[in-house]
Amino acid sequence: MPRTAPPPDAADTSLRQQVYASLREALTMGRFAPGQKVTFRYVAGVLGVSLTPVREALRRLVAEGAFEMNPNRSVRVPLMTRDKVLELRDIRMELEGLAAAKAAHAASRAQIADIRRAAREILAARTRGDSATDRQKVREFHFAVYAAAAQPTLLRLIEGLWLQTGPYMNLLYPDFISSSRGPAGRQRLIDALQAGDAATARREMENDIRRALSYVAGLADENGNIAPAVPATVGKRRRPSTRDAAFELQVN
Amino acid sequence: MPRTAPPPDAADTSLRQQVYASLREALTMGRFAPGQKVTFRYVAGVLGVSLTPVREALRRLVAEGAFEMNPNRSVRVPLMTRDKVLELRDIRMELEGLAAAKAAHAASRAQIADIRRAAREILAARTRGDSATDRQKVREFHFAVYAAAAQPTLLRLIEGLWLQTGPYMNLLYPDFISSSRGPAGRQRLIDALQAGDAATARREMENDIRRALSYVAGLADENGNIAPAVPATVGKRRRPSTRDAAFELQVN
DNA sequence: CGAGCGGATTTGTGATCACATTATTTTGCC
DNA sequence: GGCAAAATAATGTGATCACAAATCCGCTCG
Repeated sequence: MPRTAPPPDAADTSLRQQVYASLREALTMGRFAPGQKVTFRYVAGVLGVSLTPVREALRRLVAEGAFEMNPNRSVRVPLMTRDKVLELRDIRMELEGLAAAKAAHAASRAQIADIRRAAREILAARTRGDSATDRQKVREFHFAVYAAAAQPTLLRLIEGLWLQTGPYMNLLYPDFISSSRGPAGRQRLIDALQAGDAATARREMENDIRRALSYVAGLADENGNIAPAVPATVGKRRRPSTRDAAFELQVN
Repeated sequence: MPRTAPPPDAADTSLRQQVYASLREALTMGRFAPGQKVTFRYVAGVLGVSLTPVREALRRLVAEGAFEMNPNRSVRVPLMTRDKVLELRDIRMELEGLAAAKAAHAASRAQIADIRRAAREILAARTRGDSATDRQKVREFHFAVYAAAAQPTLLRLIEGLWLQTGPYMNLLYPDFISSSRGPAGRQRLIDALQAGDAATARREMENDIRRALSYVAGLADENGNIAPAVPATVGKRRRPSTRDAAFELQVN
């Protein structure tokens, strides 16, 4: 309620946007357990806002597929299945491959430098065994490429897809990573971007996504379900209290 | 996966959903003039509901790119530019090409019959010179193919893209249509679906989209702007009254 | 005449309330 | 003691109100 005067020229400072960003961040960081129920009043209580902005933020996330809503009425973090991973894999190969191809034509020198730096930081984190930073830098690397493509609608679509696969990307660590030949692929991608070789850039990006998500799909059990990235503490039937800190949010 | 036809939101009777559907329908049918300002209270007044469901529906449409919101605060129907059309063209070629390829592997006999019927109805409408029905049937044809692909996330993404290009598809009539070799392409697509030839199905779908949207992009003026599908009655500066019937909406 | 200024109106945002529906717990009967 | 039915709590939905920022409009001054 007490809302100090917002900075004149800042970005979107609405509570709705802040709630949206908080939930998105929590999802990306895996602070929600897949299958976890999320109530409007709970989020509103944790963030200290009323139901109104929470409703709008959650509704949007449901529309984007980041949460799902049962016909009765409860918002949940979606559970992942092999079929969903394979569908997302194929879509992401198309769109992120397209973005890489566009980036090969449009990337500036400074943007390629950003991409190269991110690639170095991935290696640095990986040699330290720091998989949290590793994951973060992999994300930065990819989005540095997509930013260079300069296609706003395409970028928005890709962000939505990452929001759905993101929480399960933890599953790639550490087994998959250790067996990965990632560095060579990323180097070929960077070389292709610099040379303006769109076909190679696309192919390298597609291969990267195919390998990662095919691996995740292979983790499904006999029913096609995939275990959560961070196994939820669902031992028995814990009654979630209002202060259940399944995720930490702040509106800053 | 036995994924026949699960109605995801079939039984959603909420006002929010009805407002969303109404606005979506109005956009698809070109009842909004590109650039037109749309206020929450106006929509609420026309539909006879309060601001709450209107806000959530419009917010979602803004997130999907069907409307756009200025940093100040006014919701508008986006204006189309050559760059946007070309971006949408390339994205749609990827995603709808992918859907056609998937459909070639998954389409049932009944689904192919639906697709074939839609193709016949396009020709029937076209020989009658009935471009309204023509457009509707083209849409049905495409979405019959995408439904056969049985990829729910992919379908949702494609629907969002059609929402952005849809209002401008009127521009294809009648000049583009009369010079089109559409029937042959659709027939080859159907043959490929029946034969399970994914590569050909994809190629035919890509060609269809490339030709249509390249044509629309070519209609841009020297500034890259593309005229609205239905030229708005913006002679001078008409002050929109509360009952201004720029679009007709009803909540069922 | 035209540009700047100030008040009035418009408009999106967030909070709060009321309500219907669903979920959960308690009660009552055999 | 087990199970169904009633009572209670939880939860999403929609309407309404208050408010601040943005827009609009008429006025005055140069």
